[in-house]
Amino acid sequence: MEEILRQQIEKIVPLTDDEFRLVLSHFSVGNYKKHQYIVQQENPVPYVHFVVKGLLKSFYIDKSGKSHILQFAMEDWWITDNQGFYKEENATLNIDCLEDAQTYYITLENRDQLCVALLKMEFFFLQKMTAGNIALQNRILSLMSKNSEERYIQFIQLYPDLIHRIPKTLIASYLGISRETLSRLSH
Amino acid sequence: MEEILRQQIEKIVPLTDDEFRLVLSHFSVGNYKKHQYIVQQENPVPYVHFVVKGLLKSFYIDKSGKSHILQFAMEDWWITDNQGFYKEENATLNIDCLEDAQTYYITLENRDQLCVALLKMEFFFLQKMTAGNIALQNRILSLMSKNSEERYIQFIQLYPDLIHRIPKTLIASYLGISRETLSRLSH
DNA sequence: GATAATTTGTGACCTATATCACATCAATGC
DNA sequence: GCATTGATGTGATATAGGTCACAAATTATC
Repeated sequence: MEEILRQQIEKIVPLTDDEFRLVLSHFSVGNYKKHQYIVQQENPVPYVHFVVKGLLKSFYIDKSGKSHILQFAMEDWWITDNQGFYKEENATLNIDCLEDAQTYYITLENRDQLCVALLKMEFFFLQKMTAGNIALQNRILSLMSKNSEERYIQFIQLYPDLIHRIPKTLIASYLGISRETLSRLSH
Repeated sequence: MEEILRQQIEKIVPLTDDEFRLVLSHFSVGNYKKHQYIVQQENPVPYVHFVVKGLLKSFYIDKSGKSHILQFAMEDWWITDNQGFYKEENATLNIDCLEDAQTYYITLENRDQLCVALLKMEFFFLQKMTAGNIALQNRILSLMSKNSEERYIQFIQLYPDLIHRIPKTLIASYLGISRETLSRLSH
């Protein structure tokens, strides 16, 4: 499982065995069961998680009680409530497991220490954050310029693996459309 | 004008005079006129711009020819086409000036060199990118969970300064609604 | 300061998508 | 293996917001 994390980092910065041991020593391993919450609205957000097994989602519950999915995260993805984690505030999002999951997680303090101890890790996190920004901007443009069907088609193209692991109801919630509308599209 | 850039950086990392001179030496100054484009769809994106004067917007033109505003940038804001700039691809966005503008701009190469020469600048860029991520995620949740009126009210709260500098037509385009709908709301 | 261009408001009408309500079917837990 | 819970499809209806069209008001530009 460590290998998944190592490969993820080495896609951006090469590491010696010693360096990777140093990296790893800043993380902990967590095992979670389907339906388990790892972040809850109104509670602190102590960790960023790197998923090595399973599938999670982060979602926001609006004041009318409707749930909106911000992100899915499967193997090789990072997930947290960014606002809660980086600003050290209570969560506005929830994160729970759609499948049994295993993650490598790290605190903000450990992440900062790791960056000091191994400078290239700061570069790694910057690259990851940049890629995240680009993806988020594209999602905004997609929400503004595409209709339901176009967004659904785009989702299938971007995340073909997810289609078979996630109920349509949740894909609808990610795309910002009702499950009925998605049902009427998908054929 | 340099002072605006210095203060922006020093909100996150303190700088000596020498360090700031080093920072500054990696930037160039650009002056642009109202209606001038600084990034154009299908063209390279050589710079990130830090705005010291004036007002710009970045926008996407969809296949039906409709324009969608991704970002405004006034004094003390950064703007570029992230995808084009960081991936060194041609732009998918346009950026033009809503008012005469002045920016400090930097190439990707110079940014990377600057980070090597002055490590704290990498930390600065990481913090900025993180803050950007949080803002983008909130915008996505806003698009998914709020109606037109709520989004408009939120915009006024977030950017009270912009309301008086930007025509409603453009605010509508930023909020993802038609100008007619915004007109009917705003009173 | 006159002319052109842009912005704004508003009516009439249209449409994509939401909502509500059931029925069926599949998965999951004990 | 049965009972509960969740997923999916589909009809009927409602509605927020889009589109088109025009006029008035405001702002740029030479």
